[in-house]
Amino acid sequence: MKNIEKLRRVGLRPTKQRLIIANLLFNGPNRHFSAEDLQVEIASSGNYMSIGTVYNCLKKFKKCGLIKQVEYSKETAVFDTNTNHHHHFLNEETGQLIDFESDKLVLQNLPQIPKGFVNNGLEIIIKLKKNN
Amino acid sequence: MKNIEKLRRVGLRPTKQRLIIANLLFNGPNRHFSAEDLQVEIASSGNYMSIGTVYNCLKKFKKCGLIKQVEYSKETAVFDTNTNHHHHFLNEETGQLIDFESDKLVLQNLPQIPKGFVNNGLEIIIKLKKNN
DNA sequence: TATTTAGTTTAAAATCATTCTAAACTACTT
DNA sequence: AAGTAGTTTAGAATGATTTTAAACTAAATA
Repeated sequence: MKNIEKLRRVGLRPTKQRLIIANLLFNGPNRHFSAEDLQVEIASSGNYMSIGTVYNCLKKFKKCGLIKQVEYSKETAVFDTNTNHHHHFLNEETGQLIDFESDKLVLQNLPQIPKGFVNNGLEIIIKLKKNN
Repeated sequence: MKNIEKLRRVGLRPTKQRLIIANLLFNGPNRHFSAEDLQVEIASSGNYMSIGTVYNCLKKFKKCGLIKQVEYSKETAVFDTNTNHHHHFLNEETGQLIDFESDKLVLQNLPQIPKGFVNNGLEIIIKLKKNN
């Protein structure tokens, strides 16, 4: 599917800037990245975009379900092109994230959900440390 | 155990400010809080402390294992007096956290840890939504 | 196609949590 | 009692993100 279609399908105007970002994000394997990472990459691809636009675009992409935001990064917002349900390994030393799939995982004896609420998503993070 | 002992035992000088905070944090049930929450509470208890000192103190308490920092809050640092291994429910609407214990939980078919690393802690977050 | 309009991009300023600075202070040691 | 190493403080600095308001552009309308 062409990215211009992908944007229209979620109700976003396919502007020049959004297409530049969509082409970088959606034409390769899944990845984790920050707004600043992306701005640098945009520059390397021969384009320019203000950091405000990068943030605006990522916020819209997120709202429309084209990307997710990873929750475990206090300093910097980290986004993820993998929108399927999955979990993460986190190398705390470097901040590097690695996806792992949730489909084989078995969870038993989950706690009772507090009264008045429903489970709206369970996420696991496994912190990694170098061995030795 | 008196808080003055508690501080000495982890190698922290029991200053007036650290004792004020220790008395607020460690003489009641476990709780989640931000630096600003705590500063307000210090004020309500009839004391004053600069926000820098609150941050310094929490950082030291954390380093010495007296408190933990919760990882899922992008905007504001959230601390937790519960230093046992446990997991959290998160009300995404309000940011409210509720602990749940990890001892009864059963996890099977965990993914293989990436080569060169070891598991350094697994954390679960269950996001909650009001069931209208 | 020309015009309108509603949404988008931009640079720069603003915001906000957190950290830093360096001077004054204090707990502990001698 | 004096020294010193660690602590507290106000205020400045930092850095990620958001806001502002003016210029621009995609899509809708005439």
